[in-house]
Amino acid sequence: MPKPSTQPRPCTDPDCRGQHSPRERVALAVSICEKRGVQMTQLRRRVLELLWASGGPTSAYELIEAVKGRDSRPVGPPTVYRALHFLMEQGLVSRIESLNAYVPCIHPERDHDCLFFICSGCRSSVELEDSRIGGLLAEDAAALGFVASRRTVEVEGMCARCAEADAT
Amino acid sequence: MPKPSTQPRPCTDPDCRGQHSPRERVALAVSICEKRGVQMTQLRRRVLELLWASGGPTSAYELIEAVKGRDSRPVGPPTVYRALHFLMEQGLVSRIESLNAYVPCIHPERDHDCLFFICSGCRSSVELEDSRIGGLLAEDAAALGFVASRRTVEVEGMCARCAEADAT
DNA sequence: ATGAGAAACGAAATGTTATAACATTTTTCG
DNA sequence: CGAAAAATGTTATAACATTTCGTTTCTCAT
Repeated sequence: MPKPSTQPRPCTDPDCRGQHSPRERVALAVSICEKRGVQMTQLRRRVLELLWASGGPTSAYELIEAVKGRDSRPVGPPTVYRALHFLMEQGLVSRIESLNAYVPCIHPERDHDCLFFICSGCRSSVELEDSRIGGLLAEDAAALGFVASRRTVEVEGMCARCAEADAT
Repeated sequence: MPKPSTQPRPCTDPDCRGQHSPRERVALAVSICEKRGVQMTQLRRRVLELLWASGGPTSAYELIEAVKGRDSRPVGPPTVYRALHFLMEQGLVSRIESLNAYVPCIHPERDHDCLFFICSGCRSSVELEDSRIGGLLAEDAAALGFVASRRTVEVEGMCARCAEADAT
């Protein structure tokens, strides 16, 4: 499974305050955890750093290997899965269901209606916010009397770059 | 993992022509395949019947067991996965990504913008159509130059029934 | 009808993703 | 400090899915 080297995308949020480098992203996550009184431990931070460094959706087992390699530290699957669960709880990481893979969240400081556009060509993903979709889903849920807790919205296809390359 | 015994839901499509029993659903699927010149084999039909009979999202391995039990026929995972891939290609079955499970499609005859409401309480799912969401996703995709091929929209939470039971 | 090619299926092994269960270490806080 | 809670380590296994290759069945032009 080749991994493309896509850097974090330009922020699509007009109110974005410019924390764009991986280092800044992680620093922001740390400060969020402090504010919330939860522990951003070494391991959790390592996993988040690796996700930001990875540049694309990353599988849990790739993360396991990466943590091992970097720290020559013993890590089993549960160790990394626990870190991922924590990071997801805190809204710092999202799971892409259709890839069984994980990505760092662009805007952990806000509650997000995230949707992902996933390219089959280069395995990259783009995170977008579109509150209108959340609104419609809430409306449909209400019509069913359904109490929603988590939304998964993923679109698979070809990114502009790959679609063009494909057409050539 | 206990499986609730939910029967197929009332159809939400105003133009629905009333094929509502599992037998009719399968018959419709067969006629669709004939029309398209693709083969609805015994095995594929068996799998589809089992999905309709199941009443809820069903894992591939549950289907494997079910095919074995019913026909006392040897089936390995690839056999059932192939049937599922075929049925998905034909739009007769959908995969629910967040459950790693499969459900039969309510409206295989139409192109669908399906969304699923998945109850954490009783593991049931409800399929809905909402073309507005497809529209918004198409709009967002266009803005990115993204060529979409498949959409996954899943909402997890509690169905009306389970939410009420929970509140009690 | 029949034989070549395509499509589907059977079977074994293996790959990938995720959790259970329990022991140990680290952190927190009175 | 010392007890309780939180986090992590370790082993094993569960759950989900695919690869590979050989065989059977179906389709369709001749």
